Amino acid sequence: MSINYKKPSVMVDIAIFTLHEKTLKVLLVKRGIPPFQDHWALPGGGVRVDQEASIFDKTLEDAAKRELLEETGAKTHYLEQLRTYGSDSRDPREWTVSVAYFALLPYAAIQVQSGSDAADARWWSIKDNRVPVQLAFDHQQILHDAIQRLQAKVEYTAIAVHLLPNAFTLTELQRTYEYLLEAKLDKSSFRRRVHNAGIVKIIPGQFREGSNRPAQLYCFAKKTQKNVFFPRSADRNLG
Amino acid sequence: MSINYKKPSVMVDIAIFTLHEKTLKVLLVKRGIPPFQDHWALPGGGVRVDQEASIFDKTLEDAAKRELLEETGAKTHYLEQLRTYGSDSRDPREWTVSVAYFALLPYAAIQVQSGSDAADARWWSIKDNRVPVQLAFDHQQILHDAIQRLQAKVEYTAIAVHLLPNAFTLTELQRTYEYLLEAKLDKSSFRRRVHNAGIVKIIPGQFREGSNRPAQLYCFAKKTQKNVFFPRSADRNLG
DNA sequence: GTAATAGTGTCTCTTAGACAATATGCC
DNA sequence: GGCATATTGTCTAAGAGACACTATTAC
Repeated sequence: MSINYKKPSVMVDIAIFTLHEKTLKVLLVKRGIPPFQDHWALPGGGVRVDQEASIFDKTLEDAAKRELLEETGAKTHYLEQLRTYGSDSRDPREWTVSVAYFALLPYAAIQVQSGSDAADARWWSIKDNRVPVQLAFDHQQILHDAIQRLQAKVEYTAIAVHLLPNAFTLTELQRTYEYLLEAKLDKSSFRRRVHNAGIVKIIPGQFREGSNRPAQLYCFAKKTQKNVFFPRSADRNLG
Repeated sequence: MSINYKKPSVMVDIAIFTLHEKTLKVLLVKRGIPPFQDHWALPGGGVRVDQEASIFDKTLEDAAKRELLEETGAKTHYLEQLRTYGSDSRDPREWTVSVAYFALLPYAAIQVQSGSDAADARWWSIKDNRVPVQLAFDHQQILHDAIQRLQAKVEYTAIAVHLLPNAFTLTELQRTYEYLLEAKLDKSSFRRRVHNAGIVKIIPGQFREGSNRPAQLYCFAKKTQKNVFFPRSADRNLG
């Protein structure tokens, strides 16, 4: 090991997801410089390890949070390391390592920042586990892995609440799970499990009003026992 | 992003596990050079990205496989990326990134290789999710995370078979699960679930003999549907 | 026969799915 | 009242836990 060998470049890339208009969306930026100029890519950049420089990341997670803030103007809601990609061929220039993260944000929290080194930035809808453009580098692969991870975690954790606004109804939460799992869930069972898992709290006296019976508003109950949602994996009623 | 910024060093470290004498063990090497000289550490080393050099890794996983082979003399049985650790403080010399992997091997497959850059190498028993020495760098943390991942995966996958020899009895498999989960499992339920999950295959006509009824030998049935073991998470009978 | 471990059958209990029934707002 | 959605209750079915039972070897 060490210090004097030739080094790879190290990037941090983030798949930032939100839910808007009943659709899962991911934030992509258009690259302003080669390679892959004018291709869309996950937001990201090099880890800044020079203590003397104006931008300095103490940890990988700091680098990810910095990118997230730069792109969305939002403080971190949910951020998780996905996995690390590294090879001699993923960047035509040289051996690179990309530490990929994925983030979940409520749509309302975000103000997409154009500018910086990205020529453009916008939300792309996800359909069939992908985005309808060719992405730079191996970012289609990273995005695919991120979606897989999200869906896997939706199965057994309360992770989906991070896509919703602070206050939501149980029906809205159920619709979110149904959408992400691509399955219809039974109303009664869903509510039973949500309550048993203790992942949400009633906001006393707050209701969503409409032309019908008002719905109780709930908020995320932070730190339940391990955030486990389903004591059994959900026997889903596919199709 | 790029190419001309100061770069961190990139290492690959591996937590190599096996099961021997009914104990989970991890392979550690004693460091022959500073920093942390004479401390025990996870096997690992720098990723070799110089195409001209005698050792060249095309991917991160190649680097992990190379380390695994160097330390154990065994070809890869089970290898999975754990997570990536990176900060300015985990190595006193500089900003480093360590891509951590974890590997499972049957004890018999391994021939521990002393020498190379490690002064010494040996198995350490794991007790209370740790090893009874101070480790170099943040390796105690990495080891802890690896054990957590292993235990989490034992809950719902067939991963534990990779710790056993090619042929094993269902009782041996059950004892392994009981040991890793720190729980007593019911024989009947366990066998039912193993059979339903289709994770093992009978080896026709092969039995483990003893001073009692011989036990059918089984082998791992590669590639079951997603390798999921427990349709429900095991309601364990703790204590 | 006994001892010891392998392997099976059956009953119960939990919990998710199905779906009916009730509640509460607006018009 | 009628409509729409929220919320609850009840029955059923799948699967795990408990535990007793049978099977097969060595002695």
